[in-house]
Amino acid sequence: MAATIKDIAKRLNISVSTVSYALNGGPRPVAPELRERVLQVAKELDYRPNRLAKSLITRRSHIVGVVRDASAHDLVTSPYMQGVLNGVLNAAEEMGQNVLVVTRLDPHDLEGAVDRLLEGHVDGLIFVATFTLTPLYAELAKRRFPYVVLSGTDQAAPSVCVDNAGGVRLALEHLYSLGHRRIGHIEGIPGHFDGRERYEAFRAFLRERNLPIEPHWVACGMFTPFEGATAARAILARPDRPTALFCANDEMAIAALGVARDLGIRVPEELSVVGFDDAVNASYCHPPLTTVRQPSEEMGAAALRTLLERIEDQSPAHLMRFPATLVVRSSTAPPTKGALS
Amino acid sequence: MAATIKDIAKRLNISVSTVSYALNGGPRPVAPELRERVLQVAKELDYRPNRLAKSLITRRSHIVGVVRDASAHDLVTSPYMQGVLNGVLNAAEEMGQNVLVVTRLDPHDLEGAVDRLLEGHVDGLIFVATFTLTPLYAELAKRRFPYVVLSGTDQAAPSVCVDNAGGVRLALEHLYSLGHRRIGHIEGIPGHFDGRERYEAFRAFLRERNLPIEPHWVACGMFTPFEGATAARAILARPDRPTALFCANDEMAIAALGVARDLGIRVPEELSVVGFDDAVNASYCHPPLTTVRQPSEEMGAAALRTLLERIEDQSPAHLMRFPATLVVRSSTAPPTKGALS
DNA sequence: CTGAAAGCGCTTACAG
DNA sequence: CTGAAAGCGCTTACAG
Repeated sequence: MAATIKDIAKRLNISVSTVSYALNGGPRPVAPELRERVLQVAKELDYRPNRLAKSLITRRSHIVGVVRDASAHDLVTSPYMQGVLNGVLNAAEEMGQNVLVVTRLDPHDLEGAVDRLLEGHVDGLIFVATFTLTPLYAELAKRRFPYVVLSGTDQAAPSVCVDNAGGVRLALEHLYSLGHRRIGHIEGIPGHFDGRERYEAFRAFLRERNLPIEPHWVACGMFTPFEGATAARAILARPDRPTALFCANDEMAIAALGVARDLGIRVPEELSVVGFDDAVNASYCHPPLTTVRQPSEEMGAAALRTLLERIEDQSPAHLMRFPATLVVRSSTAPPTKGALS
Repeated sequence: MAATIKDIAKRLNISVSTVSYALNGGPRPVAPELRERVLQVAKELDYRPNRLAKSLITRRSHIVGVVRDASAHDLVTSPYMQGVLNGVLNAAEEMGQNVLVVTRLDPHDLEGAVDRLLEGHVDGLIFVATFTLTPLYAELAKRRFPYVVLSGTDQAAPSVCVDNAGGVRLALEHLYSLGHRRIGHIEGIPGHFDGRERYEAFRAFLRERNLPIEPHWVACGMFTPFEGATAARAILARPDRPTALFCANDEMAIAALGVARDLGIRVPEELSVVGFDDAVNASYCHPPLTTVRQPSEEMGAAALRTLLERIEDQSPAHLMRFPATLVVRSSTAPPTKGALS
């Protein structure tokens, strides 16, 4: 059907090796005039290299996999995942790589998971915001299969994540310096690296400043708007509610804004809210959200580039921490006493 | 390095063909006892089939490509794309297919685009919400390469889209029956199928009801929150603004809600707003958005299944229109006179 | 039920 | 500078 190098060779009465070298422009020299003719015939025949055959020999498919585990029903619900994916995709295009998406990986079915991951022709994998998949990583490491962990860490592989502790500190310092002493927290997914680190940083800060850690000022919102709203209601419906709320991502923070409005709590006058991510929505919600920015696109791009290095030359495991920055908008202000309308 | 069927054959002193048939459980019968031993040795050697080699022979990679053109700087900014992608991924997993993502396709570089699309080992392609890529489609059709068009139509290929005309009619009937006669529109991307169809359906409805089509009540928001907000400001800042606004997607509608708030225009008392998509945000914004629901996940899944049929047996080109439904929430109400505070 | 062999479309030593 | 040949890891007619 489709033309192969054999067809070109036959047509020109030359060997396939010469065709191959001519087409690839090396590494063996080919008489320029001959090369021209090869290219000419290739075009005539609408020749298109079969990369499968090439990959079989070179052992490189130039496809990398992006992996999401089953904890996320959707691949890209969150703005954070959007940023990461865009970063990966951009970098991949730049580096001439293709991106294969593997989603809904079942972390409990180790063998099945390994099979699925290794069957996609991929040269390497990027795990994004998954539960800690240590046994799975171990299996891959045993086979010396290249992978990198994004928003997580692994002993055996390069890992990239944001400076959660620093980011949380920025957010809480901001609230503290505004005068807040009653600070609540809506937690992400406890089993996820970011959720855990942010939660722990929150507790560490309160302890450090000798602020009260009220159990009923902390609730788990699982990084989703729906559960975030439930968590916010649980915290804000109480008479002794906090004056400020730090949320582990923007989606939950925006949901909290909605809950506050429903409860007639004015933001920022009666309640300050801080998010995490700096999603697009954060500047479009009402009031515009003060949040901790994490460079998700850069992180995605870094993960891809690191993976490529890892594939090329087995570059060593290391951790890349990206700095977080505070973006102050209008959802935070000094607490006002007795404003509980 | 990794074990191959040769290694297994050698170890058992049998032929590779027998190993192959044993591993695949057919189509040639293999003595059950022998088969067991093959499987046993395969496990011992941590054998893993090289699907590249298999694909080379069977001419099926079981990878399908999802294509987005360069008009979208991000792959998955919109809730609509999230839905579609999730639908594709779900169906792909169900059908044992892998999904490769091709983004930022340059529609002006026809040859480059074709090269990129055909080089990813993919069995077929799904084009999602792209500009009309007729010449590109023609090239693929010429090569009998399977593809389907999502949110668009093509003569030569299966296409899936939503019933835009019906959906818009639902939205506008709703506004009309509430008493609105001054209706504006924030347009999507004019070069996109959905943007165009919704715009045309809007005009058709107004003509049909003999309503005024005021040029300054229509503005283009390009399906984005940012440009949507600009468009909303242009329309709403005028003294003779409309009493209702139909927006071609939810993101622009939510942006319009923000603009209305900034301008001190109360929704729905002084302005009714309707969106399109029924994104997650539509129920979390304020007020919750009345919108036209399109079943984006089902559409994505349908596109994948149709593509697979097309790959299998060259099933004929046809158009699948999915129904749209109206979801009434709180952003619409009868117009009230003289409420221009 | 099993083996020996051809072949998928390439790349790349080995010879000249 | 070029050709003839081996081989990547499989599948699948062709023989028995």
